[in-house]
Amino acid sequence: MSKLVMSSKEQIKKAIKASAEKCMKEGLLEQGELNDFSIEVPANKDHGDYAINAALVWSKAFRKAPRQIAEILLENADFSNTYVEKYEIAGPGFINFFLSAAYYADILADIDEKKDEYGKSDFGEGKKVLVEFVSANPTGPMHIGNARGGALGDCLASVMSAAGYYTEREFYINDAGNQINKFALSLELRYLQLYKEGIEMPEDSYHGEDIIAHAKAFAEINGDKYVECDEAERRQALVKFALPKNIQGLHDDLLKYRIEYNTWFKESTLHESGETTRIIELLKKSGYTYEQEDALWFKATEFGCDKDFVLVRANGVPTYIVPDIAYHYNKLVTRGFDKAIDILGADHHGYVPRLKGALTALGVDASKLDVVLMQMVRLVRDGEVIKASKRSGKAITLVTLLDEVPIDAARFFFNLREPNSHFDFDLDLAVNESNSNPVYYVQYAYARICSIIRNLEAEGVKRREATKAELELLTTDEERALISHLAALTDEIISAAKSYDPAKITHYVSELATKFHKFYSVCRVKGIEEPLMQARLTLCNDTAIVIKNVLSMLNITAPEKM
RNA sequence: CCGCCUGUGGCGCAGCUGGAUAACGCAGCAGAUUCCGAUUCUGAAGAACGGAGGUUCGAAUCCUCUCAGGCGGGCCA
Repeated sequence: MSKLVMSSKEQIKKAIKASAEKCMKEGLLEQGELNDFSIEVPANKDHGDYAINAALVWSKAFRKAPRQIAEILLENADFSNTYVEKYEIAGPGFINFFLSAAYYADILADIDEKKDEYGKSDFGEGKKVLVEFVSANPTGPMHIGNARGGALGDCLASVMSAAGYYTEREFYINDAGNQINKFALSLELRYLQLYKEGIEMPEDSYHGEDIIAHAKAFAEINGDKYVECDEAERRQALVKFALPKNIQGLHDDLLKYRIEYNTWFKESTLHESGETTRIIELLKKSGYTYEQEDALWFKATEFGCDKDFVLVRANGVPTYIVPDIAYHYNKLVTRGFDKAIDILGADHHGYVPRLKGALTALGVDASKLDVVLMQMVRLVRDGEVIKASKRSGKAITLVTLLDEVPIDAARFFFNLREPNSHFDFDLDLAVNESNSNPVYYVQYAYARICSIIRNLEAEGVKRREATKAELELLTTDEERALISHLAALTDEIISAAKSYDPAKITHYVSELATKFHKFYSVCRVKGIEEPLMQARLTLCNDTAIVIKNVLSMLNITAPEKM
């Protein structure tokens, strides 16, 4: 929390608590246990800058009507040395506080001083957080769900670090297991098709164009050299050829989307290092496994799951969840992250309790793993849903989306809704350059401010540091509302971090743009007396700082001209 | 059958650690803006928050049941 906002709230809380203590001591109020009360920014401006519900919360303890309690509390409270200028009892017993002009002036001075650091806090105390997101199968191009996961994960990671966590981004590459076998088979068949007749692609193979392209490229280099050889050798050669290309492709496409990872973690390294095998041993040792019909099962029901599940198949091959357990063990134990956040599609929700169960069995604190489930995205064009299907190979890929939609819009749009809600991505709206498009609305506000400052400079007016007295001239409703909103940034970031929801940030900045426009339509900056002009210039500039801070957190551009 | 998620004005949604007239955008209606960028602003209209109970001084927010939609429950991942 911004020190200033925090201290202004704390001041009031303290004063009220002190008053309650005093009243009890002097017998003005009965002795009672005092629960914590809340101090909030009321939705309605008429209710002041802050409102507290202490009298409501304490009415039981004091056995008195809330409004009476409020009255007594206020009579005995000392608000000297606070920003409180005025207060009143309202409604059922709220106490509303109105802060002095000095508070508003100090907010602006604070932003001016911190600049691009404004909004950051040490709420997270530097704890180590690993955000894993996208982690698309390297067997083909990324689809639209990955686009949402990408924007969400990347922005969430930024939010976490702004809230004071040490944050890393990670992509988990499933470069082993069944998906890869299927990939190998598909490549093989496509390759053989180039030389033989009558080779069919089975239902469960990859039918995408990209597989055909890989096979052709491979054939151009190697010719029919691998047609007659051993199957395993052929498949291995094909995978060795195509997989790195795919991984590079993922890397490049995500970079285009402005996503950079600290780590690309390969599943295969878990197998090579023996971590997967070790996990099976550790699970066996934990006593939560048993054998049945030649398979090794995990007693998931002991951990609240409704069914046990298989760890190692009867054929001796571990199921997908084993490397996943090993992977998360690696994150939390081997690498010692305090928190692992996974961004997953909602279709994985059944899998989360199993993974957590296994981690618990291994003695890992499973609450360190938080999974953000996001609902599926549907693409909408001309009011019609475009169905995406990976199998048919006709899915809308991340790349096609980004060819059509500006990156800024895509990143903003995917963070417009909380992760856990179904989302229709409106292609027409995203490319629309008008105020119905929220990204443009925000960027426009920023460009407008830059333009004001430019214009004034062209006229020889230099923005300088406004004095406190000048800043206290900002007293209109629109100015106050704008400043209050600027003051709320730090809290908003913390709240977004707590709930893993960057959508709070896009909402915040949209509202900021609205508040700025309202201010702008009422208050002139240019052509007024110099002290007020300097104050308003500071307000404009601080608004620009905040918009820019937020947009850069979302990794969206803040253009000075549009 | 069981589990998770969602259900707020015509549409899209915020609010959901319980609190004061349920916020905002779009569409639609009526206006403003000779002036710092008209991709702007103002006003009116429009919802008792899927439904039914319950807890509470107070519930869109918590509990129970119920309806509707999405997604899961494979020795697939």
